[in-house]
Amino acid sequence: MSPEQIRTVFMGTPEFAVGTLEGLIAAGCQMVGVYTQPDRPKGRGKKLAMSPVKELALKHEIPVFQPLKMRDPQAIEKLKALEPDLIVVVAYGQILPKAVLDIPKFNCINVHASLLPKYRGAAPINMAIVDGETETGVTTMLMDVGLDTGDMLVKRSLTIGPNETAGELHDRLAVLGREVMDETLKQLCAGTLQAEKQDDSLSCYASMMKKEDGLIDWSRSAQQIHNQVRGLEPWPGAYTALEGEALKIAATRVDATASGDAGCVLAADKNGVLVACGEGALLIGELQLPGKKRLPAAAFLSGRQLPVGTRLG
RNA sequence: CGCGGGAUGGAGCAGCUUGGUAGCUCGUCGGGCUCAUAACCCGAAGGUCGGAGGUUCAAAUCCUCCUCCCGCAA
Repeated sequence: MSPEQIRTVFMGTPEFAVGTLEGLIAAGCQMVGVYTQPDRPKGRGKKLAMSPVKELALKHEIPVFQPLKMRDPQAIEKLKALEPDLIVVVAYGQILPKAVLDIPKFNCINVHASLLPKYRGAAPINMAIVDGETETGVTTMLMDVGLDTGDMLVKRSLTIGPNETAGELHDRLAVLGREVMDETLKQLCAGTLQAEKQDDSLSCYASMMKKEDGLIDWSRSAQQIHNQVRGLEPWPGAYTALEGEALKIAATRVDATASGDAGCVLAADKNGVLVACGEGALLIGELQLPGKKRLPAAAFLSGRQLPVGTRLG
């Protein structure tokens, strides 16, 4: 069997899903439809914006569907009418009911940005870094009614750098995701695809990131805070308080040798702002005040002093 | 029409409320000190105050419009 014979529906929304869709198109799949979240008011000015996946689909003249709820019987009928053999789902943003999962004869295959069964759920990339993991990856699976609980197909891993941010890792995993889906498709066509059950006892969940997850508790260790900062970069971002204002911080490094009163500035110069943590200290390379641009420490300090002893948080 | 902040020598900021010779920290350049330096001392250059109108004897400062940037919110 060749990809050209597979009537394929793609479901995805954000940038992360774009590469995988490109891969399916490049592989020659017969793309009969792309599902993505409805256009929503976005950004400053609340202008209506289409998803990255929709933009790509339009460019390739693939029919786009944007049902509000995939549970809606009408939406399901429409999908059935496309007679898909395979549905590939990447960060679509909606839970698919069983009635949808049962439609394609080759099942619904999901590309998930973690080494399942670890980090099921919405924010696997962020959580892996926040937890200080040194390895993560991408897994494809046969979807079932559970949240990322389906049988695993193809899995590939990569090493997380000690200072890597979620944004950087996201981009690398998006590339890897495309590769893993390519491989999955190849095996599907060759008939060699094998499904492996997830060991539920090893599973954990990464729920959606919230703004509040960025609030820094300086009594934690420098390494923990460092993981939090890079795990939430670029969104939602980690922040603390400076004289009543929110202060976003980024580009941190751990200094295990320094120590002091948690939350107090130990030094502030062109190298960065060194802040004492519960254990060790954190060197902050970039800071940003509300309404201001994000600045390297040296530039920030030119316009705003941070005397030794200043308390953050 | 979602709410809000901002645009001032190369960088980051102050000055605007109460119009009237443009200031701070840093960088740059020259000189000095020093074994030496990203340190210290002395000196210098560099701005039509985002753009266009308006009010005024006089606008960075007040009014109107425009462009661009950012925070919140999603």
